[in-house]
Amino acid sequence: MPELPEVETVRRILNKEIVGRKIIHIDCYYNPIIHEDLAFFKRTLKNQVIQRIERYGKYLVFVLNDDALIIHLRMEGKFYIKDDEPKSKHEHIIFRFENGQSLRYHDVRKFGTMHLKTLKTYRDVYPLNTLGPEPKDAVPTVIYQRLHHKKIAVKTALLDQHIISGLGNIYVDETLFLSHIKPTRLTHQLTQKEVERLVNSAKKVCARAIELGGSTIRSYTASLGVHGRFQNELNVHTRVGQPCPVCGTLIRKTKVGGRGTYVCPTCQK
DNA sequence: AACGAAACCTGCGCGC
DNA sequence: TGCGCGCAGGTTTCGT
Repeated sequence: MPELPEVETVRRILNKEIVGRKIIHIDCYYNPIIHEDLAFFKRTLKNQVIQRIERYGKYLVFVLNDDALIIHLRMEGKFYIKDDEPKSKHEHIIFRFENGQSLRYHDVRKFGTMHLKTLKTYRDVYPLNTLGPEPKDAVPTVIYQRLHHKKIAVKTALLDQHIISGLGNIYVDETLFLSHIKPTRLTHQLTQKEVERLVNSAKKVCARAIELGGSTIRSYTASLGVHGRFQNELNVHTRVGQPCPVCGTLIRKTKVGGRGTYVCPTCQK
């Protein structure tokens, strides 16, 4: 479920629901999600209070008393807040709070990751120090420079979190559509104007998607914060065979950089 | 430097 | 009903 708008939606809900909670116990049923040694992880987090939740690109950060827990949901990571109930099949990590509630990390494919860093350094070390600016902070001339020195499909570049962070397969397709640029165009031959269109479109798409609580296209299971409505406003993504909302040409599905890619062959040049 | 494929996992829908 | 394949909102790694 997670691109920037979905992660931001989760962040806002967690910020309301679990700030001020003290972690008194952690259960882990699948170790590889946690980057650190499990005993160290549990010992470090125990008795810390959640101060606030931040987000950088697609990463969530639980800011605690002394440390920061940096979480990536990858494809299917979700959070649930529950009372004292037995663990369900795909819950892999349970943070238990003083008030009897617990935060459950649920992930069918087990791709998610958690890194523990100190408060002093977490922004300056892996993984957060590798991220490019997110769309709202991106400066078109800077992005232009980065793209100009590369020769890859523009879709691949927009998916690269080191260049610009937060966009995934849905929002890249929508950004390219709004920019009238086809996904296979090579980065080194994009003009300044086109890159400006890309950055502005990405900002617009993300802002609107956040307003609507993100998109829910595949996993329609009720989860924390994810009953988004932006899927109703998608122009191309998932719309194969349907008419382009601008020109009526049928939307095509192709493959770019190994990813399913939706495009209007008339609007995007 | 750039590309594709594979890796990490599970579940679903499809054709046979 | 069962099996095999391809697909899925992500990222890293490895070979060419």
